[in-house]
Amino acid sequence: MHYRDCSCASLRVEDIGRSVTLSGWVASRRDHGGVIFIDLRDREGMTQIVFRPEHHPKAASEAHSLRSEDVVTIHGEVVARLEGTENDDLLTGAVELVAATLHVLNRSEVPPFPMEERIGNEDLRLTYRYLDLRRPEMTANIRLRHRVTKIIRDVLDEEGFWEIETPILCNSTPEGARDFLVPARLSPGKFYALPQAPQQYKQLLMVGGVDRYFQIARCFRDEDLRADRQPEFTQVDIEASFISDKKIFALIEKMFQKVFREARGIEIKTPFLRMTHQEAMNRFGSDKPDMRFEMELQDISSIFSKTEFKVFRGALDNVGVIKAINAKGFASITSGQIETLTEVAKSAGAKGLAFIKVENGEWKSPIVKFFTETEKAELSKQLKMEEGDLILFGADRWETACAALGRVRLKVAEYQKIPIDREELAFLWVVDFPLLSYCEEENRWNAVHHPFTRPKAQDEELLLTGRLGEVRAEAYDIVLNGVEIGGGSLRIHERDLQARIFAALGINEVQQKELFGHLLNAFQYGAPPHGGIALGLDRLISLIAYEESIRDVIAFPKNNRGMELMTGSPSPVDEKELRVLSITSTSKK
RNA sequence: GGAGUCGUAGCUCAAUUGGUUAGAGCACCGCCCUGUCACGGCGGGGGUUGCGGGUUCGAGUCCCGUCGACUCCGCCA
Repeated sequence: MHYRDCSCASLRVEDIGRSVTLSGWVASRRDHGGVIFIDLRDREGMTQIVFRPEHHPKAASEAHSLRSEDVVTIHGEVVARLEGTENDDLLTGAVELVAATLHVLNRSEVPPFPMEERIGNEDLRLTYRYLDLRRPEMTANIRLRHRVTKIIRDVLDEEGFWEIETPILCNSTPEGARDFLVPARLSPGKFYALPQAPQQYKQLLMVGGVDRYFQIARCFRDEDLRADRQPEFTQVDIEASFISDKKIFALIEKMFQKVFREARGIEIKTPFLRMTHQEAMNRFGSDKPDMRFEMELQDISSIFSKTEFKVFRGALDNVGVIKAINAKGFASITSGQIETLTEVAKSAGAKGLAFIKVENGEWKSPIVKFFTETEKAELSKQLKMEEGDLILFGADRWETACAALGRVRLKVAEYQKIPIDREELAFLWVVDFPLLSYCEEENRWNAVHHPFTRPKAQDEELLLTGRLGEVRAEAYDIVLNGVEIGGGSLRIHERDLQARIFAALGINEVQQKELFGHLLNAFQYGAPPHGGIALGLDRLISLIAYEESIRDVIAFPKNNRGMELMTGSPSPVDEKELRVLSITSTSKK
């Protein structure tokens, strides 16, 4: 059987007169009783097929029975469309194929949802993912993903990086996210873990003299899901020896330049903006600020240095700050929205959310009665307050005030529907992250990035003197439009320094040897300085594809509860299987 | 673990203050139709209003519970 000579998007005016065979799916049928039109679709596009009873009666009579999503092979002659019936919406719209023979390869049941439109019922889409993938929108996403991955591979290859696979079955570590575990049949009672990231392996590759490594790596984290989080996801994992952060930035910028040029035809400007973590928090209240709009956090502590207003006074006396944002033109906010914003602020640790609406030349607010005339004047000046503005306040410890207003800022932008150019790409490097953060609940220090991150040389003394919270790391994130799309760091390559960091994290010597002995040993045999970065490929593709959810750029994603609805995984297994693995289930079903 | 939104025909959605037999478009089935491209015309079938309970003369609508999906918080070195 000869299936086809070309795709359903190929035929042009130049092909007129050719005898051609096409295969594909019936996208729509327009049966006029006599002449019948079929739109034949494959992943590349559509071609209009014409059945003419007066020329090919057998094919035409068979065509009456065609239905949506039947798979057919059609042989015929390429002809110019009748004058005035060309279709500019189709690449092939100048021509059509006059069917001489029709082979129905496989009939389709009536599809559970139409292929043409954007469909809301995601459950249904995921259950019939093989049909969902036929929708041109999804086809485009999957193709885009291939293109982007290919470009990334090419760029890294040109730059001397080797693609190397690391184990999927590896060790569980207590740090970080919850691991997916795999029982080890050959070692009863022991377990592999699926990698949260190839972190240690890639560092050991550097010790192994590989110099430049990358991997399109599947990573696994057993945590709750989100629109931009799947239990298994893909990272572009990159590591290099004898490299500086600046060189890594330049590499990634070059890569993105090429990705956006070739995948979307956009020239992006490099180098990307760089901002310290401290500045990002201070100005935007986020470690991944969306730079496509302003609404910056202003520090207004000095204006209120002598205030008697309890909330502000309390914050200042507690070594805190008073910060504010001006939501321009949003005095029209509803009381329901104010309430939601207050909840948002509280969820970030704030005690409440004070506000001023500037309406009809008046300041409407429960708190202005506590302000002096001077304070009002200075506030108005610093925040450039005008008729119609909404001012929102945060008074707390610096971290809390910033974080709370940062979240409020995003929610306000959402409410205001601040017009954002779809093409705008606000790239940003956030640098100098803190090395450690204190976890009140666990009463210990945690690594902000991971335990292998290098402290800044100039801050090593703080490490020795125990001012752990002030130590900055050689760590960086790359942010696009307020979404963290990657992060990395320069690593520790000295045994002693690594052991000190482990100790600071509360990992004693015995545990160090047990959990990370291989790494500490490796560092004793001439480990080169090295560093790297990992990019979240799913998030990156979803941004390029203008998709809200990474599920739309993954062929077979899992739903909110980690289930893959098409195959129904995860599923129960036989008691027998468990016994072989030396495990029992404690679940009551 | 918590909060919110949603759940009506295969799909997308409607149904006034609680009020007749729960509607429309698309899809599907039948008939007609020789230049459409979301073809058109005529006719038809299709509903446990997620599920369970309650209030009421009467519930898609109100109340309680429950299940599910999605979004967010926690969590995600």
